Amino acid sequence: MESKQSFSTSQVAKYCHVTADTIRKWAEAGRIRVFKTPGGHRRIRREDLVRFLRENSIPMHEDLDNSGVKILVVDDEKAVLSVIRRFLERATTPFQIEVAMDGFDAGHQVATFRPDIIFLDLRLPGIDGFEVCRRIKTNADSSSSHVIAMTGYYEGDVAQRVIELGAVMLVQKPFTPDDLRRALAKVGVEVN
Amino acid sequence: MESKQSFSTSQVAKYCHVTADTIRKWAEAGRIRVFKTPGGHRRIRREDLVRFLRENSIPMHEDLDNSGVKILVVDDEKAVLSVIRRFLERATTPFQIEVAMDGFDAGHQVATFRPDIIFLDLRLPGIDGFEVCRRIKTNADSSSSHVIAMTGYYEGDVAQRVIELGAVMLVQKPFTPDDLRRALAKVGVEVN
DNA sequence: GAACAATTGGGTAATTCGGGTA
DNA sequence: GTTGTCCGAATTACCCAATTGT
Repeated sequence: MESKQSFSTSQVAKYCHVTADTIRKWAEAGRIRVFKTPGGHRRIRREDLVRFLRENSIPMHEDLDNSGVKILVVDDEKAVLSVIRRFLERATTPFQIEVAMDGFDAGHQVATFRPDIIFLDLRLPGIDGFEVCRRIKTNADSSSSHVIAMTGYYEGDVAQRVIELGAVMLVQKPFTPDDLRRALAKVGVEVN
Repeated sequence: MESKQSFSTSQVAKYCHVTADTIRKWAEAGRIRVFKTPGGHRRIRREDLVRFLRENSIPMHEDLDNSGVKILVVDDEKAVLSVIRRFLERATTPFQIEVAMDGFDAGHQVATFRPDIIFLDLRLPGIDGFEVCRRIKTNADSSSSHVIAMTGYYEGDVAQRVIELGAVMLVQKPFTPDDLRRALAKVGVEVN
């Protein structure tokens, strides 16, 4: 059973804590994406509303996204996954976690799972991590995902390069729970 | 998997993000083209619905988009792409073609482009073509795609293995237009 | 023919629009 | 500069018993 997939201005207004007229103005100003019925009434797709709320740090109502923070780990080491998973299980924030062990899987998961946060190993066989990062941040459908790059060994300007491509930061493996805490704090996820 | 040719008011209502009553009013006002069953129930032809959505800039659901056979080529050789493209341009069937040059791209395209036919090179750097084939045919969202495997050199049981994993057939590179014709004929696309 | 969901028509209520202003 | 409010007009949603589709 699918729930509603589009909303009128007044429904969106409730989620945004403003009046319907203000949603109208936002639409006119191009701040939120809408389309119109032939009669001129505006409709906002669920997906566009969710992105709008996220981009503007407006608290998400459960009706729209009750699934918690979605996290994708792109790495072929199971150890990395279990460290991250164990760490998250102590968090108060609900979350969903998925893994991709190769490039095909990573591309597939980014498109279908639409993670909020992506832990991306830069040195996976057959994957150019920098290029993958660039594509995630370039593609409009995934650009709002936060990329946390991971690398196994130190190399001069890796951190700088990957941040220029849109990653939030680079964490060095092996990482401690505190490294994870700091990384997640940067994207707004607090773990106690 | 033939899809519907015409829709009732409430089905159209979903695509338009309004209620069935509104579709009724639109039909009465002549805004959308309909015909009636002998008993008076309205029916909207797929073609008329698609045009209506287009004219009113209402987002198109992919169930409706019938703009030809969708073909994805997974290969890093541009030559392969251009051979296939040139061949298809002689076909009467309309088509759309996309390319993926690595695993990430392939996974992403399979999920978002949802191709009808996938030409899959089995020996791409960093991709296990057999495994990719298996996943495409295993995943419910992509299992209806027809996979045509490609390989650059002959090896004993490659054809048999990949067909067991769900591929329609294996074509040997370099291939002739006739090889392509035979492969496409196997998945119901006729090229004159 | 019987069951059951969907659709119809016609009427009314609620929402949304645009533009202008506080 | 942003948001809330007001207006008449247009659009869309809701309701009913009767008919049609499957």
